[in-house]
Order: sequence, then structure tokens, then C-alpha cells
Amino acid sequence: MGRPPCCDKVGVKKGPWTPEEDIILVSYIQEHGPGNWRSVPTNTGLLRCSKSCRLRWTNYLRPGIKRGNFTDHEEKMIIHLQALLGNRWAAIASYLPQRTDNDIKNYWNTHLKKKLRKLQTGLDGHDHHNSQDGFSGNSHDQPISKGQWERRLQTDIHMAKQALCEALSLDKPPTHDLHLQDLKPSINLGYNNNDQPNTNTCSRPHQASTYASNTENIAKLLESWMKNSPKGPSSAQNHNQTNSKTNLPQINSFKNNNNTAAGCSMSTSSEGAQSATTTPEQAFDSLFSFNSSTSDVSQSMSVDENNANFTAETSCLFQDESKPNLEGEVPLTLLEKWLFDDAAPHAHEDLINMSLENTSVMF
DNA sequence: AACTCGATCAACCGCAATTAA
DNA sequence: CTTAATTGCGGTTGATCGAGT
Repeated sequence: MGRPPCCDKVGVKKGPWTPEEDIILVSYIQEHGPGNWRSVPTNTGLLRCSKSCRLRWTNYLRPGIKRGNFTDHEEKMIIHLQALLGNRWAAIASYLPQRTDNDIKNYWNTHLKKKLRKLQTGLDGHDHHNSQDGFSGNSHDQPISKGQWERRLQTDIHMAKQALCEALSLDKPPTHDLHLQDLKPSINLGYNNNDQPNTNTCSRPHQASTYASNTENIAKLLESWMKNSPKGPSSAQNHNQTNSKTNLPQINSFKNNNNTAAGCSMSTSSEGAQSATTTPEQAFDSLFSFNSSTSDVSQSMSVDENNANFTAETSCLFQDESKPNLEGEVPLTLLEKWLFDDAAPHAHEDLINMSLENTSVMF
């Protein structure tokens, strides 16, 4: 009974992903689409468990992910949503389609908690809730009153209704189009916010991590990889140790070979692992800053136009698969309006009122 | 220069829900 | 219906970095 095991745990690799692995995974998903993670390790030859592959994809490689600094809007939104939903990061992330739940969770834990705590202590001078973090909203650290739950539920329902109407409306483009293409510049894939393309050695607080990206980004990464791969890696492990993070003080060379990742003809076996003189992060930094809303545009636009076909082709794929069935994609439209459309504050009165109501409880 | 410490974030772990046989 | 695999999620960990001393 049941299903066959997804992957044997013997020989499963752990730890940071190497660029080679990323390439393999990305190219595989380009061909087959995300999902069916069980088959990914076996089909790609990756020594990773399906879970790890999925995680890597959703948190890092998936197109449309925005990395780097959170905007004020995003921050505000997270705070409100956290107050509203508690530590349901996946739910919160569904309202911020460019952010992963992991990212939001990290940001909450590292920034917002502190920020709010400061705010709170600034306001009343002491913690009067004694919750473990003082700000994890009301869903975890303190029992939520029935009334609060009901209101929360009502808000959710209301939002879902409205969003459903919007989604069904023929006048408006599908929301996923909005995610990937029509987002306003202020939030649209603002890599390299620091205006320092290709310098990923900035301190973390400023780092506009640019590794994960949209379809074009990945496509271009692959292309760039092929172009700029005269040298080999000292070793994947070495790279693993130094460059798997977003900071890349050292440049590891990768053993090149002559695969055509850009054409997606890369073998799906591990031998298809490709190489470059730069890490993916760097490649993304240099290549994808064109998405930035800042002055990097011209510089990075020149990088690569050969990918047009590839990009166009694959972007369709990714467009569809990018966060397919985003859990909260539908309600997102409301919040997007709220955040992105300065002239539409009323659409979210419920949410705002609710959020403020809840957050006010905290203070 | 060397060390310590706090901050950051990618990745792992474990659990629960879902799904397929 | 039962069982077991798969998927998704939230909490946590550990490696790495920069700042401070």
C-alpha cells in the first residue's frame, strides 16, 4: 500500500546548494515544471532529497522572487498581516508573492520583532504582554479571543470574496501576470538596490541579494554561465563553503564545459552540472540588475540579448508555473491594490482596521 | 592583526495535512 | 477504509559575515 519512497536517504547530500546543483535543478524544472518533487532527484541525478529540491526552488530559484531589502510597504504589510494571521508565514507570503515565507519569517525574526519591540518599549517603557517575543501577534503567544478570530475570519472571507470577483473579472488581467510583469517599479524585482551592481560584497544589511530571480534572470544566468566559463571550480565543495551564501568575497572558478544550458539542452544528469567563472549570485548581480528600478538599467541591459528566444520561451513556462496556485494569490489583489495603488485606500479598510486594531492590542 | 559577538539567512528538522495505492 | 508516501509549513540551527574591541 501507499506509494513508493520518494528517495532513499542514503547518500543524500545536505548543506548549501552549489551553483551546479542549482543549474541542474533549474534546467530540469524548466523542462518539466515544478512539482512531482519525488522524481526530481532521480531524474536529475541530484544527490538531494525531494524536499530539499522543493525548498531550494521555492525559496531561492523560483522566478519572481524578490530579494534584498524590504520596502516600507512590505514591512508594513508584514506587520499587519502578522498581527492578523499570526506566524502563518506561508499565508503572509501569499500576500507578498515576491517574497518567500522563509524570507518573511527571517525578516520578521531578525528585523521586525526587534523593531516592534523597540517601538513598544518606547511607547510604554515595558513589556506588558510577556509573550515570548512580545510581537508574535496574537495567534501563538496568547490565546486569541473568539471575537478576534471571528473578525479575522470575516476579513479573510471578505477579502477572498472581493479577490474572487476581481479574479473572475474579464476586465482585469490575471494576478499572476501582475506578479511577474506588471508590478510597479518600486517593488518590481528591485535587485541591487544599493546601486552597486556586481558587488555583492556589501554588508548584509545592505545586500540586495540577487541570486534568485525571475525567469529571465535564470535564463540569463544559464546563458552567462556558458559564456563566462573558461575556468574550472577549485571544487564544488570549496565553493560550497565560500560562496553559497549571498556574500561572495571570493570568486571561485568553475570547471567549464560546453553545455548549452541556455538552450535547455543540458543533460539532466549530474554531469550536466555547469560552471562559470562567477557564482550564480554574481551572475545574477551582473546580469539582472536591469530589473532594478535604479540606475543600473542601462548597464545591465546590455548583457545579453541573445537570450530573447530562450527567455521568451521559458518565461511563458515560468509565468504559468511561477507560484502556481499561490495559496493566497487571489486575496493578494486586494493588498496589492492597497499597497501599490496609493489612490485606493478604501479597498482595504477592513484589513487595515483589523490590523491596526490587532496591532494596537500589542502596544 | 586577532578575537569576540551579534546579525543575517539558507537550509534542515519535525510535524501535520494531503494524496495515492 | 487503511496505510504510507508526499507535500507544505513553521521552528530552529549553523555557517558566515561585519562591526566592535
